[in-house]
Amino acid sequence: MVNSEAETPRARYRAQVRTEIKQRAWEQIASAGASALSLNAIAKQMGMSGPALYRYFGGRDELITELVRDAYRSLADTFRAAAEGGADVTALAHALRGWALRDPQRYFLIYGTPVPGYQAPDDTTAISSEIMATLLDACAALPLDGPATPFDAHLEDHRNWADGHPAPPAALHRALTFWTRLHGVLSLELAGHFTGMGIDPAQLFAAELDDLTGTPAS
Amino acid sequence: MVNSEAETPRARYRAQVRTEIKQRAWEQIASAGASALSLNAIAKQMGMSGPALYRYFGGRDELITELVRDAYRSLADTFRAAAEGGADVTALAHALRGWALRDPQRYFLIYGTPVPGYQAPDDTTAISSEIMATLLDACAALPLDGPATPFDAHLEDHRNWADGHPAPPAALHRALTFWTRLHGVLSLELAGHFTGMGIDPAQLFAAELDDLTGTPAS
DNA sequence: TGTACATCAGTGAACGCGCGTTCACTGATGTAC
DNA sequence: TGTACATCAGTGAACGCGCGTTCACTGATGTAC
Repeated sequence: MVNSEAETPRARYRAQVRTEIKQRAWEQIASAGASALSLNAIAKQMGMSGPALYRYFGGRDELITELVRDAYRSLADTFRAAAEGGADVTALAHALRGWALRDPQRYFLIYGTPVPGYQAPDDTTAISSEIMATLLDACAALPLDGPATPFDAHLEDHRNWADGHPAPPAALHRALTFWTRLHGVLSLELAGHFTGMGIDPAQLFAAELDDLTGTPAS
Repeated sequence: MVNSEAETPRARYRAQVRTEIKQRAWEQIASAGASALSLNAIAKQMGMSGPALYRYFGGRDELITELVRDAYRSLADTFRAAAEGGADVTALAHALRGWALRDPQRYFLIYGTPVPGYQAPDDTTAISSEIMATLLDACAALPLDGPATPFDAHLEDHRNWADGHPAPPAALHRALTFWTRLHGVLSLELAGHFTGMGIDPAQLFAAELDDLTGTPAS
């Protein structure tokens, strides 16, 4: 038995095919939505027969689950990269928007319409809190003014989601509003709800971001 | 020819069956998502054969289109009702949240993941601006402080979406942020992204609303 | 009131399709001595 | 280096399913004289 830990040619090939399958899956999702994802169609596109894919994935559900996982991972990595060299909420905001615009259907796979039956794999919650941790770091570094609100008190009681992060309640609050406000603009933008009006979503996004960071408007 | 304008028993029956079909469609959407909507399944549920539904709808697409239209109409009516007797943003906000929580999948049919190919029927944009008009009325009645932002200037240039509404740019801005911020909380809440954390979405929603109306936090 | 006709709801069979998934099998690639 | 064996990628046929949609038809309901 050679190459027990190193990558054997077979493992190499295997990983390659798995990657291509996922890539085709993303293309298919991008062009027709996640509900239209079909194993047979992917196989045909790759010049293989349908059952061949079962060498690489347990089935359709397993493939989707892995795509969801990859999407979370991708966002977490993007966030982490943006936070390198100083935790800056502005950088995080632009990273988030860029990530979302780069592949709207990937965004929607995580933050879009939930399928009533399906629930995300367990480890995605871990990645979620990794993302939140990055965001909290950036919010803790922000000058936090204003009086404490009733919601801050509620956050003080339910700060377990922050996973031991030492940020004060005001920072938790800021992180949450950062999250919901930017998602508000993004989800409406990506769903095309601004195209009817002549409004530039980028400017609306920027305005919301300015409001969050307390940038003087001028 | 009797009953040319009044409702004949046949028309009455017809409307009744149409209503039941749509009702079943909503139940199906609620339990398995919009992509799982099936004409045959609806027919079976009603004790009819599949082709019978073609007496009432041109096909699956036409049915979905009508559901989308109804969803818009329903929100517009809810909004209008909430605005009766004084245009109050707080009332509108609670109406929006109540409407969304009452049937999440109906919410997502409008504001959720867009299907790449599909585009909403034309008249929905008219209903959309009806909704926006109601919101603008309420925002115009709000005391608007704060300096003008660069985004306000952009809005001054692109105020055609407001459809001739005389509200000042600051009110347009307020209406948009009202819209995006509340949708931000709502869409994440309905998609279940707060269930992992112990946070109460209602309180977060209330906090965002307070911030929008300028309610002193105490 | 009765009869001839038109309208329309609903059926059942059929078409063609693509789906996910299983199974037994072939051939190539790698491993062990 | 050569031979025997094990592993594994991929095929092709098949299963059962449900889908949207069409078509010719039956039967009931309404309309006109």
